[in-house]
Formats: sequence, structure tokens, C-alpha cells
Amino acid sequence: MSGLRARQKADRHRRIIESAAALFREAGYEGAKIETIAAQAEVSIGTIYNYYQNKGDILGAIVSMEVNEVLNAGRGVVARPPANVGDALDTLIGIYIEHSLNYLSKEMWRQAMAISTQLPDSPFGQTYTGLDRSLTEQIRALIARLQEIGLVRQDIDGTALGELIFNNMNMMFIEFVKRDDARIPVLRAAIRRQNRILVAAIGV
Amino acid sequence: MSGLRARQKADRHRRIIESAAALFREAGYEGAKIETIAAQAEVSIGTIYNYYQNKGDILGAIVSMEVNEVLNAGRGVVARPPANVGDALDTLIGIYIEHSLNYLSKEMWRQAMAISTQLPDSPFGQTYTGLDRSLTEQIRALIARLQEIGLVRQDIDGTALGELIFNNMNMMFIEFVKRDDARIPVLRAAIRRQNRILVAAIGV
DNA sequence: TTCTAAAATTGAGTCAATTCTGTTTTCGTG
DNA sequence: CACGAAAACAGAATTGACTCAATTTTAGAA
Repeated sequence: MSGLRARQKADRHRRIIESAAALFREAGYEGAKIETIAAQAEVSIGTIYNYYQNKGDILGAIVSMEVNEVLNAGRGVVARPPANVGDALDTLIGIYIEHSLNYLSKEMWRQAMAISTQLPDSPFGQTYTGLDRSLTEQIRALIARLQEIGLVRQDIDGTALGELIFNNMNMMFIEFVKRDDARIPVLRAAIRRQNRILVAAIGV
Repeated sequence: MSGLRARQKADRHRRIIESAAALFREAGYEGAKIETIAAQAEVSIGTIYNYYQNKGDILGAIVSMEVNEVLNAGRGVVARPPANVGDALDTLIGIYIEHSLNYLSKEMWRQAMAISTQLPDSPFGQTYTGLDRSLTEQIRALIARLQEIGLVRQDIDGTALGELIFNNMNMMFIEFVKRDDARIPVLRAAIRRQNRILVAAIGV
């Protein structure tokens, strides 16, 4: 392998993503025309559609990178969580939220979320669902860790709890990206307040 | 008022909604062309855009009717809730979920949800956010009612709890409409399982 | 080196939502 | 009843995502 064809392919992939990312930032998702992305990446429109099924999939590739970084950052917290249930959850969720706008603007998030519900079976739709699942799983892993340490009661249904916490956080995040004037500290405080009910219920 | 102009306007509104609803059912949201809706309603394309800012707003009008019916049905449960926290929540949520597919197909829900996150400031986007808020508020009202009756502890943060329950349910519903093969009883069972954690925490 | 099938690229063409501009209808007033 | 302004309407034109048939490039066998 690694012949000319494979190298050119990888190179084109990179050029398309880079052009798209730059344009999405500058002009927004809707404002970025495929034609312009193609011109900037020095490929034709047809080639873009050879690499990605639709415009949303291009955005999807960028979103995936961002979420994977977040998942990675979360591993540290799961491995060595703060010695207090409330803080542990807040720290993990904090990582998710604080990292979320590194590469993606709120508008890009809105588009990504919209596409993932609109076309759940498209490549990106499936990827996005998988990312959500991974985040849920990571929260569940944190809970399991806290149970090991003895900070969370053994008889708690960790799966259901992980889903509950993720679903609530995710929904709050969706509302957050829908309002351009919404601020991260306010979002985090609201989620802390909601989780307080759970924390009280599951602590030993 | 109530001159010819106003009457014609109301009549056209109705005709557009009826044509659109019929077509969305038959052909799906994407499959329903504005041109066809216009022809069926016996108005021009331009007129449709005079009444609704975009295709999504037409769907939005239909979704609003559905959700308002659901809210109405929920009032009964809030007024006379089952004498058990778990059952009370399950009954209210059951009403929401069981009614949800009366007029709207999963595909229509997907589109509606997508549009509401994609264009949160469009008329429909704002309406949808308002509907979500009303549902959250109704769950909060149920909790308040249960506190009055003495089934839920007085020191529980009802607002946060209402949000937590709604957000989790809503997220589960979103995942439900994303999968055409997902079934209502399974959805309800999953939500019951998640809520069990909360029920245990808030009961007197 | 030459040749051929498969893979990749190209961009003009299609399709459907939305916009735009000129026309028609309604309303209130003299 | 006639008239002018404002509101509604119509549908042709625009726009931009996506398709597809024709062309070019590559890999690897002879």
C-alpha cells in the first residue's frame, strides 16, 4: 500500500477538511458554499462528494475530532477523580463543556446537532450517536470508579444514573448552543444545581 | 375588523396547513414540495412564503397543535395524580409519549427537532423552545402537587428536579424518534428505570 | 514498456427552497 | 362612487446542494 493513490487521497481529505473548517469559521456553516470549499481545497465539487456524502459529513469530521479530544481529556478524571461525588461530576462535565467551543462555534454545534437528528442514518448521524454513547459510557465509568472508592452506594443502578446525568447535561448543552448570549459559567452552575439532587441520593 | 381580507387570510392559513399536513403524511417532510403544497392549497408559492417564513414553520404549526394537545391531556394528571411518586411520573410521561405519534410521524418529529436547534430564532424555533418550557413547567407542577400531598419531601428543589426529569425524558424521546424500529414500551421502561433513582431519592 | 480494468476526478446539469419584483386586491376617506 | 396607499399575491428568477455521465489517472499484469 501507501502508493501514490493512497497518499493523494489522504492529502485531499486533509485539504478538504482544512478548507471547510476555515470557511465554517469565517462564514458560518450555511455561508460556506461547497463550491468555495472545493475551490479552496483545489478539487472539484464532485470530488468532495466522493469523499463525503453531503455537506453535513464534512462538519461531522470536524465535530468528531473535537469530541474525541474531549473524551480523551475526560479519561484523566475517571482515572483519578476528586474525592467527592459532586466535585467529580462537576470536574468531568466541566471538561466537556469548557473544551466544547475550542474548534466549534455555537452555530457549528447547532448544525451538527440538527443534522444528527435529521439524518440519523447518514455516516455522520451514526458517528454522532456513537460519540454520545461514548460520553455516556465515560460518565458511567466515573460512577463505577466512585463506587469502587466507596463514595457512591453499591446498590445504585450505574447505567441508569449515567444516562440520566448525560441526558440532562446534553439537553442543557443543546439549549446553551441555541442561545448565542448564554454563558458557560451559568450553564455549569445550572447543571451543578440539577446534579445536586442526584448527588444527595447516591452518596454513601 | 373581520373584513374580507381577514377572512380570506384565515381561510388561506387553514388551507395551507391542511394541504401541508396531508402531504407530509403521504410523502414525508422532505418529499413534500412547496410547489405541491401551494397547488393543493390553491395559492401561489409566494403566498405561502407570505404566511410562513420557511418550510419548517409550516411543520412547526402542526407540531404546536400536537404538543398543545399533549399539554392539555397532562393537566388532568397534575390535578389528580396517582398516589405514588413513581406512578405519577410514569403516568404523565406516558401521556406525553403515547400521544406523540398521533399526528406526527417519527420523520416529522426529527425534522421539527432539527429545525428548532438549527434555527432557534425562527418563529418555529422560538415556539418549540416555549413548548419545551411548558412541558418542563408541567412536570414541575406535578412535583409541587406531590409535595403538597406529602408524597415528595418538602426540601427537594422542585425546579431543578423538573428540569432533570424533562431533560432526560426529552433526550430519550429524541433517541427514540431517531430509530424507526424503536418501540414505545421499551422507551417507557427505560425512562422508568432512570426515574427510579430519582423516585428513591425524593420520596418521603 | 504497453495495455487494460478499476478507481478517481470533473463540472455542467438537475432539483427544490427561497427571493424578488411587478401586479392585483382591499380598505378607508372624501 | 372614485382614488391612493397599503397589503397580498403571483410566479419567474436565483441560489446552492447534490448527481451523473464522460474523462482522466493509476495499478499492476503481460
